[in-house]
Amino acid sequence: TSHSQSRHMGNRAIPDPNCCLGVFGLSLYTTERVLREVFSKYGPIDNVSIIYDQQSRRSRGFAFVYFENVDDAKKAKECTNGMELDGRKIRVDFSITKRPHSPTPGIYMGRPTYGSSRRRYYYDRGYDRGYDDREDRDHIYRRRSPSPYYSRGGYRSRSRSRSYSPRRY
DNA sequence: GTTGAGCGTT
Repeated sequence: TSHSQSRHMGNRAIPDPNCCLGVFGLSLYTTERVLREVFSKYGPIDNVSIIYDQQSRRSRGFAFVYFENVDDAKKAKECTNGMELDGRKIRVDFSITKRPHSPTPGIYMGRPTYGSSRRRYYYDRGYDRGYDDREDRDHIYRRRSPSPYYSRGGYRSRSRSRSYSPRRY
């Protein structure tokens, strides 16, 4: 098929070989540096990125390694899958997704206010996410701007000047 | 060094 397998099979599909490797089961203490050191033995690396939790700032335990050539990626995958790194057996596979999701576009995701009555069913992110993402359309109708009053007057200095607490002199 | 499958929204 001309389409990627994973497009029709979701995340559990067998990923086709590509330049991007997903590395899973990482120790939380493994750095991108180490990953680059390990993987660059199989060919030139474009980039390495560990995925961090946004709140805790900790590693989520997986990363993506971008090779310049697929063949190197293949070799690397074979050689590094199951290898131990910082005390953890890592799993490495060809990545399903190719890139981080773009931040939610602020504009124009759904409901045209005017113009074409027929809109494309898929939102074009400008890259291949690698699998069917129609469910993401849910976000389309949830893009209401937050109420302007929500953060109005939220500065403490203000409410402090009108403090309820008694003066202490 | 919190006990873990996981495909990412700097």
